[in-house]
Amino acid sequence: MTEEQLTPRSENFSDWYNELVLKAELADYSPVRGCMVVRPYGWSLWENCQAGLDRRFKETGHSNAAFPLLIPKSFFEKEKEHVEGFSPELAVVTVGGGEELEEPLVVRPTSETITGYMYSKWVKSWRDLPILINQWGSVVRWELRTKLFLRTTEFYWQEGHTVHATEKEAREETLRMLDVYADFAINDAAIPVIKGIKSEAEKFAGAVMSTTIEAMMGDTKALQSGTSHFLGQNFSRAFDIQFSDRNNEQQYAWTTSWGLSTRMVGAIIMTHGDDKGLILPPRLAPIQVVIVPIYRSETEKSVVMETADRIFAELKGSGLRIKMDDREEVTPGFKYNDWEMRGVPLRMEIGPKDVEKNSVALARRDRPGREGKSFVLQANLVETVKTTLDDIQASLLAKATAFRDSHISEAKDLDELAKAVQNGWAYSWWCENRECEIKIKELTKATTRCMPIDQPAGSGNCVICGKPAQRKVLIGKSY
RNA sequence: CGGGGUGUAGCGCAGUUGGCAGCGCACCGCGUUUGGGACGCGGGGGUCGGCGGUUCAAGUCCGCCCACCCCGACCA
Repeated sequence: MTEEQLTPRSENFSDWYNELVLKAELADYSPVRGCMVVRPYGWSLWENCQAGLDRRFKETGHSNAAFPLLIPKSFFEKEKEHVEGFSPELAVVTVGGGEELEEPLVVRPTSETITGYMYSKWVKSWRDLPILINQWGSVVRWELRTKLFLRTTEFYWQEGHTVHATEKEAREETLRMLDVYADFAINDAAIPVIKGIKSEAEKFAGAVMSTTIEAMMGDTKALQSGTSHFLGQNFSRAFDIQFSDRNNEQQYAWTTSWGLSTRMVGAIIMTHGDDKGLILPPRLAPIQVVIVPIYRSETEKSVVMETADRIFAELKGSGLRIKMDDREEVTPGFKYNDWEMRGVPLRMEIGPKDVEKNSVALARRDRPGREGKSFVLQANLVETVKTTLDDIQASLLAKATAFRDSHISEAKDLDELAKAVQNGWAYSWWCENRECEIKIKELTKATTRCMPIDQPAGSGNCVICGKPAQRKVLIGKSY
């Protein structure tokens, strides 16, 4: 039950976020440092994310499987950059069944090593390829600074691990899955994302190339919301994934991996939420429509409930995710605030006047107050509701896109860069040298987010050193 | 892992010079209410973050530890 107001976003975005996650009952802190408990409402939201992604994975030919949680520690020493990247954040099991283990086991921080090991067993011939496997699960990374959904020690995600006969195929797969993520983010989560390539410094430990979808949160910080990596032959050489090609010659395979986590739930909160609470995109909302019946006397109650029950059944039958809030112990006004906190896209009020006029009152979560309220006839209600939900979905995307675009500015020199980063993201030419990237961070505290895949024509001069640059980069403070 | 802050009922907080642990909301019961966070009456709930020390006496003083938050170094 929620009754208090949130810290306004403008006052302290971080407090607003933390309070909202708790009050909307999405998640709670666990007794273990850095871990979270995802509560039913939050998990339901994640399940809807899973459904949207899983459908797309299947459509692009992937199958789900499960690999073990525990991985021999020695596996992590086989790929040099992978070890260096992940060693500091590994949780290691050294005792099992009361006995010191001969070889310590790592709680997976990601599964490239175990899939690499298994794939080397499974791949013998070009006919065995491609392998297109996804896994839904959780991983553990010993994080120093945690935040619910955005960075926790254990987090839930999916990780795809694929093997291909050629570099071209593997690179195509990398970008295909990046497209899948972008499509999901934009169309289901109503989060506008920019597809791009990570700098050498920002890429995944062990990857040849990392791609990302970057989203701008309500405080203009960037959130890396999903990544797809081209791993080249790094892991196939480390784990000996070889096959005989059509000419009977031994070849190392080409692999990819891609992941999207419960961080997406954080992205949804921070992209759409307002001072009254969560605003969920209709396609992912656990509850799309909540009915609040209104009555005074028992007589009114029976009349109102008859209509409310009928409408509930009608909408539910049409496939909508709908909830009847028939609590007796709280007033309608309380319920309005309660469901607004929880971000339900559409509220339907049904009272004696509505029964009389064959109407209902609809209140859109994305438009506060009177502006979002309308009175519609009960006839064709399913269609009215579905149209309204579609409109809310589109409005959320449009609003987030406009916000993002108004907080990205071109920056040609350091002064402009500093200003741009104050206001959001900078979009600048960059020579792609590490020294300039380090300077960007030292001088602005912002980092390169990605080099967008959609690049303008031509070339320019690096925002830092002024030397010729082939690509533009997005720079911003990030989570 | 460094710097700062906060830990007292489910939540938000007060607690003076060391002297009976409180307030608001929430919760439970009964009644009246119900179109934007209802009201009355009655009630329950506490190792004061933990451990140790000083003291006749510690929420309060001292030491150590833990958790969480904010700011920095690393990351989905």
